[in-house]
Order: sequence, then structure tokens, then C-alpha cells
Amino acid sequence: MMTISIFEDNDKLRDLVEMLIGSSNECVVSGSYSNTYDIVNKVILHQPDVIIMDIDMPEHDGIEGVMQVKNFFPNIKIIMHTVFDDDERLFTCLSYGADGYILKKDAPTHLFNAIKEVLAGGAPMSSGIAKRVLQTFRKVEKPSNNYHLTEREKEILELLTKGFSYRMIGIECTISIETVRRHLKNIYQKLHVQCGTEAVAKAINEQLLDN
Amino acid sequence: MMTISIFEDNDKLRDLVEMLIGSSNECVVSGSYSNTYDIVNKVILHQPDVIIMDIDMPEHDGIEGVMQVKNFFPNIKIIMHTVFDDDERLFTCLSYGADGYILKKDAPTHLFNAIKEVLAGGAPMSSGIAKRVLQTFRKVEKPSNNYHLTEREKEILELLTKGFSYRMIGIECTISIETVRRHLKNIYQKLHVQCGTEAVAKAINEQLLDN
DNA sequence: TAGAAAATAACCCTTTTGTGTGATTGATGT
DNA sequence: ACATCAATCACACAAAAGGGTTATTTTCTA
Repeated sequence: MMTISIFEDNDKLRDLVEMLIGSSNECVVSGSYSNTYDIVNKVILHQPDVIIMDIDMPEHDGIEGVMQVKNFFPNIKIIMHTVFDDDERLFTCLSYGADGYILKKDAPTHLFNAIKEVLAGGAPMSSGIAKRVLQTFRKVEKPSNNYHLTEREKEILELLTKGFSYRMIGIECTISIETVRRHLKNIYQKLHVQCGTEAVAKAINEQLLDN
Repeated sequence: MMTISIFEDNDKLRDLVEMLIGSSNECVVSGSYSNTYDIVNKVILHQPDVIIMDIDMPEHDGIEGVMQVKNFFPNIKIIMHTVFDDDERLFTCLSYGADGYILKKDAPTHLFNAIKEVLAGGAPMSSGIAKRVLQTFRKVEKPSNNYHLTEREKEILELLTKGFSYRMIGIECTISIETVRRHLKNIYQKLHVQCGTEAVAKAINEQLLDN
């Protein structure tokens, strides 16, 4: 028997969800509130396995709720249930550790399936949400940031980012400091930079070093 | 009527999937191969709406396939169908733009639902996969990487990352070069680094500059 | 209002960087 | 066999970086 708590400020919707879950013989609703005020103590009181969390609530909203709960009880599953599908709120919730994200426009059965899914270790999301999440993994089209650095040059540049002086690089690579200078001179030219610090910044920002 | 192509080197499984899809009255299979050799021309030939793509295939594998197809036809949906659930391959595929990721251990109906889901603009994933994806959004607990840099110090460090020399920083901030030296000396101490390049690397890698 | 923290500045001195110029060797490819 | 390129080394020189020390002014706060 799984225990569910609900945080939702729309009374009708809250009742509906409560009924939906209550009618199941696997879940029971314990704790149903219209905001996340003092949520930690409420959670301690009800010991839910899953929390259904609206975002837009007066005073203490759902984002605050996720943060608080996940901070103290990372194992309690939280499913966001909201009308919002903007990136801002979505990724904020996910970064706080929300386990699922269901839009209210989906059928109520979606929400019910989501509960089973989080309990099974999944991450239920409305389809548009899942798509948006995957989209963030798309590699931003690199403007061919290939400066044709040779392997040796990359090696030396990497040592430079680690704070090695020219001399230390020479010792590390067992070459003379003169050669190190020569390599770095070439590197600076290829990267179109004037000095080591700029080269290091560019190398890290544009991920020029294969690590 | 939707057209599906299949790339899968296990003959039996390929036939099975083909049958499964063929038995639907909404989808038809056109193009069924055991590797992704010359995949672009094959795709041109069959004009599929969705591609079911295995990863582990001899010679030309599914990762290469995703890369090629998405490069030329970003609108064709690709669902990965594989036994692999390691992060390495998962995120590589997603970065190339895969639209779904279904594990072979899931029921075959999962795959069929996935086709409908991608066509509806979704991003079908096996539950464990979805969870892993969400996990990457969790804010990594910053080990209080606070070196107590003052605003001025951050400002100067930022200019350093832009390749400004001490003198240029002085001009930019309208302070003497001596003060710049003093600030940077303090900065190096606070960051526990020996030189500018290392400080720049640390600043960028640990996101010390609020931008 | 006294004290702390931050920002400012100067001087000295050594080491490091960065540039210009030139040269040799080995591998690679045509 | 010749050309190209990467990697190596050398010398000279100017500019910049970085450390030590000391000191003044501003700003903020207890």
C-alpha cells in the first residue's frame, strides 16, 4: 500500500486527484494541502511515498516545496503536476530533483500511471516535456572550432591549463624550454590569441582538449 | 500511413519487429537492414518517417547511423532500440539527436507505442533511461567552492580570462598597474594557484565568475 | 566612532613570457 | 627523389608576470 500526499491549490482539482487515487486499491491519500507552507513537517507527519506537486500556489509554491522535500528526503518521489511547460520552471524543478513532470492538460489516467512509474524507478514525463529535456542534449552546432592543433600542441596546451610554467612543461615532456616556447608560439597563432591566459580560456571554453 | 525503416543486425529480432509493425494498419515497413552502411542513400530511397535503430551492428553501427541521418534529415525520427543502457552510448546518441531510446528488454508493445509517441512529438524512453536523463539535471553538490573573492577581484579575474594584460586591466578599471598586481596576488593566494593561467583555468572550470 | 576589510598605490627585483629569426631531423606523401 | 609538415633546439631581446614590503584612503559595520 503506497501513501500519496497532494499539494494543489485548486480545490476541485485536488478533490478530483484525491478521488482518483483513493479509488485505487494500491494507493491511499494521506495529506492534501493547498500550499507548501511548513511542508517538511507535513511530510514527516504523513510519510508519503509519492508527492503530487502543483507549481503555482500562493505564498509557498511547488518549486520551494520540491527544494525543501528533496533536501531532507531525497528518496521521496515527487511528481510535478502543473499547467506550466516553460523551460525555466521545468529545469528548476528537475535540478532540485523532481522525479516526474506531468502537465495538467494530460488525461488524469496519465497522472495515475505516473505514480506507478516513479515507484517502479522511472521518470514519467508528458511527451512534450520529455522532448524538451532531450533537446537540451543536442550538441550545439559547433562552428567548426577546429584550429588544427597537433597532438603535441594539445598536450602542451593542456599542461599550460594546469598551471605548468614553460620550464615545467619542458621537463614534463622531456624537451627543451625553447621547444616549448616554439610550440606555444604556434598554438597562440593558431588560436588567434595573444597570451597564455587567453589560450587557456579558449581551450576550456571551447573544449579544445580531448579529455 | 507511416513508413518505418529498421536497422538491426539480429535477423530474428528484425523479422519480429517487422512483423509487429507490419501487422498494424497505420504503419508499413520499408527498408530493413543489418547495418548502417550507406544509410543516407537508403533513407533517400525509402523516405521513412521513423527509423528503428539498433546500436551494436558490425562495421557501421547505430551511433554512426544516427549521426549521419540526423545530419542530413533532422526531421526523420529515430528511436534507438538496444540492449545497452550505459551512459556513454546513451548520451552520445542523444547528442546526435535521437528522439527516443527503448531497451530491448522492454515488451515489444513498448516499441510500438514509442513509434506513435515520436510521431506525436514525444520522446519515448524506457523508464530507467528517462530516470538517468533526469539525473543529469540534478545540481551537483558544489563543495562550497567559495574562495571569498570580492567583486573587484572577480572583475579583474574575468578580464584576465579575456586575455587582458596587467596593464590593460589597469586601464580598463582605471587603476594603476600596481593595484592590479596587488589584486591578482591576492586572488592567486585565495585560489591557491601559482600563476595566471592556472587561475583562469580554475575560474572557468569551477564557474567562479558570475555571468 | 573606532576598527576591520577592501581598494588603492609605489618600489625593487627576479623569473617568466612572448616574439623574431634561423636551423636540423624524421616522417609522410606525391 | 623531393616537398611538406611536425617536432625539435638555439639565441637575443623586450615586455610582462609575480613576489616581497610598506602605506594611504575608502567603506562598511559593530
